Amino acid sequence: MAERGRYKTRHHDAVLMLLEENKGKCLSVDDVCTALNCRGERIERTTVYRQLEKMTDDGDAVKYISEKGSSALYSLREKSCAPHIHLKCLDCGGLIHLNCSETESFLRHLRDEHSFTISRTNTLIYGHCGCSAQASSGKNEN
Amino acid sequence: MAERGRYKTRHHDAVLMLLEENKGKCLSVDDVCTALNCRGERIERTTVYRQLEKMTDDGDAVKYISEKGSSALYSLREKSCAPHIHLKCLDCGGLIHLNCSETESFLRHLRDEHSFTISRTNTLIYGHCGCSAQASSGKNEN
DNA sequence: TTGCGTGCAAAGGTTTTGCATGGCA
DNA sequence: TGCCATGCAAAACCTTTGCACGCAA
Repeated sequence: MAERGRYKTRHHDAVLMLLEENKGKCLSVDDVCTALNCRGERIERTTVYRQLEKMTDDGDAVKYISEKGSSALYSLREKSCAPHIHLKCLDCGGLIHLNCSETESFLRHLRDEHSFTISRTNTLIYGHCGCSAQASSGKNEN
Repeated sequence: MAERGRYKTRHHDAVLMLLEENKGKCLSVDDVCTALNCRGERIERTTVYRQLEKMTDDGDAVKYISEKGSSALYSLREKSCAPHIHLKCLDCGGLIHLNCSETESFLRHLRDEHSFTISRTNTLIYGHCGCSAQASSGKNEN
């Protein structure tokens, strides 16, 4: 929450608007760059990094811990709806919002029995959804 | 399982042995390099990367998807014990092995109700354990 | 006018790749 | 002998940092 002297600039608005248009999805820095430059914004990569970092600091965006090698993912922080965990498919890249009672009780269990509080804004759980990919997935799952 | 023509070399044994000595812990490429070079192995960083990749392919090691910016983590794949999810503390870095019935039923729920199969070998769930750190953690959890 | 935001260039850290050589089978 | 493993160097990739300038307040 480092909201000291924040100026409201064109680029800030542009990034925020893009996140709002993609509510429920995750965007990488590259996605943001490409999308904004496509619509004629001419925004620097560095600026996107800095804007997203600021927005994460201010609580307007959420940064997901992502697999190494690929880039970090950001999404709008939706204040109104209850916090939830996200599942990410390693095959199709799809993002699933987990918002059910079983999840809540599992989180409660972790907290009460394992003294562990999940960082819901940071955690992506990886696996495979029911998408097409069966061929590519059968490696070492156990 | 790309176990075509694998040669059993000194370096392969050294890396495997180190993982076995650190059963239950996660090691980075750097950890492996340092440890082995300390005991006079003189192993190249590149070789460690390649060995760990091979061992992951062959099912002897597990590579964890880790937070961006820090390095990837590997551990021995323990074949005998039941597969489990891992929790990682963002404060102290500690790793918790989750191996209880509640976890199992949560995973079953994800599979049955959400058609989602967790990659237990890849997923680290981030959060905060009951370690000392309270000051540093209160950012944007929600 | 003050100080944050931005573009540009460069550096930092992790991981991958190419190539010639060494070593296992 | 054939093929994989290794060392060394270099590149690729994502991200961060420094600095001068522009622009919001």
